[in-house]
Amino acid sequence: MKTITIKDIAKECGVGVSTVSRAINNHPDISDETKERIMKVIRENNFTPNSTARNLKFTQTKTIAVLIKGIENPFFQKMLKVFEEEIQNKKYTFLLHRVDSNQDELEVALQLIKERKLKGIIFLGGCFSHDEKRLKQITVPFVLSTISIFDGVDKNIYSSVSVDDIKESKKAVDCLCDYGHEKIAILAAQPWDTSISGLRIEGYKRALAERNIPINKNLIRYTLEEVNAFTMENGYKLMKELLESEEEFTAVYAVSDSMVIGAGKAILESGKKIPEDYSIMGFDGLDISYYYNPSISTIRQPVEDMAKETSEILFNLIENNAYNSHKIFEGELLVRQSIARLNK
Amino acid sequence: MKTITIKDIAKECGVGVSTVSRAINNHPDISDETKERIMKVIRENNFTPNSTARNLKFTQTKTIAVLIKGIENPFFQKMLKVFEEEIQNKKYTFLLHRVDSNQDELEVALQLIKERKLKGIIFLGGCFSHDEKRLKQITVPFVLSTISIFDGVDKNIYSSVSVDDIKESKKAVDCLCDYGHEKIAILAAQPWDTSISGLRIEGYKRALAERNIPINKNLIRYTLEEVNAFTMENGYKLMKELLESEEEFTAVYAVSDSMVIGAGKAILESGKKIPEDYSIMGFDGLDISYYYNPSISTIRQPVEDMAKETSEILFNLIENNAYNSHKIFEGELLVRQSIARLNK
DNA sequence: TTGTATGCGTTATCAA
DNA sequence: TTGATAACGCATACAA
Repeated sequence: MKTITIKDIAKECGVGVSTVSRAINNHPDISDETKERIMKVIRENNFTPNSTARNLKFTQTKTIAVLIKGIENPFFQKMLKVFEEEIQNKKYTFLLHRVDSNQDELEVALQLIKERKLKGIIFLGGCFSHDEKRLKQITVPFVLSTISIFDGVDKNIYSSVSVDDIKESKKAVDCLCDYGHEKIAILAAQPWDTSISGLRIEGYKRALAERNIPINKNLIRYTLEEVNAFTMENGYKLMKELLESEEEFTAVYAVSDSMVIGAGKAILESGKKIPEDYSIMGFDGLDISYYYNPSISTIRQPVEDMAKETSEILFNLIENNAYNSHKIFEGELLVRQSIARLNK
Repeated sequence: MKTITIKDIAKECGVGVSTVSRAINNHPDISDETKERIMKVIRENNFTPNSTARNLKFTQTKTIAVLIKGIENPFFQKMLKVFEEEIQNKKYTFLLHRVDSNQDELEVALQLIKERKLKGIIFLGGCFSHDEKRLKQITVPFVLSTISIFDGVDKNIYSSVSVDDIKESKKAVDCLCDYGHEKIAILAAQPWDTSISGLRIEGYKRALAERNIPINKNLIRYTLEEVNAFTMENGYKLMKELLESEEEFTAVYAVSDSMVIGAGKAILESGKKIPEDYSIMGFDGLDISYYYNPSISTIRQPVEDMAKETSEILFNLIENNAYNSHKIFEGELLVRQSIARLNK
């Protein structure tokens, strides 16, 4: 089956190729009559312009890449859905690209920009700690979504959408403290993760510091190297170790809902109860945190809104030449069954 | 910043463009010496060939599309990850395309094939009930993954990877029956879903029939139109209705783990216990089914293997011109805490 | 082994 | 309002 081209259409209509092109692209310089005639033939022949050739002309392709680290993280799922929708709606091509946890997302991005002539990039997940110089290499608009970045980097060279991880994290720990807990364990990612995990630990520390609760290093449980941190499995393992360590604690806070669900399993398996023996608190606000038994207290991030904002900012950057902007969303503390007041 | 092309490299090396092209593509007709020289310049200039132009030459692009209905279904997540990996490994481009539940996936596929000159397609999810004629319109290799299709369609025109939904479903219900349950409710998708949901209902019916347990239509709970069937939320709603209907039952089987988790929530909220008051059983074998409390009995589908097989079949079709093939995987019944023996 | 010229399917420029 | 023609960046047949 020979693929049908714009030339064939032109021949069939007895017009030049440029006229056909004009018809397709709604150019003004064409009479309604010929346009109608051409469109009819196009429909009849079921012709679709070859987007590859198109893109070659445009030098820039209308594609937006989502670079995602930790594609298995359910937290990203809803966001992905929104991105896909928005990008499809805008008639752009959606390019999903997974980047390995040990890969440098900037390298990948640079490569992709050149190879695919991207219009924009959304970075999702990963520990984003690149300096200004490297960030500047990225020549197309990009948005860091739900990624916090260090201060010290010029805010004008990138856009971001996130929650204030330190603040929200402090909220979570504050809540536990308000319930009377002082010996609070925290399940975190690797020590070198200064992004999400690091910031949330910082929030944890600040909450405790504010109440003059000394920080017990043994209660800060880091994930081992090479392990996928934000998973139920990892939460389960970390919790198991903690329980076996015989370090005393009354509450567990994990830097993600997935982790805390794993942790919950470990607790229940050990014969202890939630929240009677241990209170648990997560972060993210996945649907499952509500459906879990007991339902899990957490900080809900407004993912859909955040994803929408992300693509909005990106399209503003791309189409309206807007300035880089930063949107911080408010998290919502959801107090549910998983925490109990501590009677001393 | 002018984008650098193969021409620039050629000029810089003092050779012709074709020589550069040969160097890039590992052609035999080139001396190692010049090749080295060219590659060096390429590295220095940080040059990447424009894949758009490349694709235009090839007429066919090396891209594989994954058409997915119900992208929010966590069941697909692990598969997506595998696909993305495999496709990236094979140096193909991975094109993820969501299709709305009311969209016709074949239409979308046809469109995409022409527009993007696809090499192959993976269909994921959705109710696949197209007839032979329409299936034949798809001119590139494709694999239906975890989608069951009617008999009556010529097996030679498509490939598929799945479990035997009827058989596995029967396994699940058999298990409940073995535990003494007879009044077993089933939470299903819409009545018109003759694919996954329909087949699993069939398995349910066969299990009951084999034991001469009459089928109570009131215990078959269908999802309302327009609702996303395979979600926790939907399972929750369906279960709530069932509980309020005062229809008697002792066990609930849902056609997906997500649904059964929602159902579990509804049960617990009503003050009943699992498995003391109601036994519950899911399907899919999501990680969460293990971590849930109580852990949920389910039929585990070997998703990773299935995804790998899917891409293997597809690449065989594409690269080795293999015949269409069909792989049926065995599900694994996981009996966990969520079911109890019924003492009459 | 290398270089030149042509074409892939479009869009854009220019002249008609 | 149209049509011929030159790009876009690359690969390749063919000539050298």
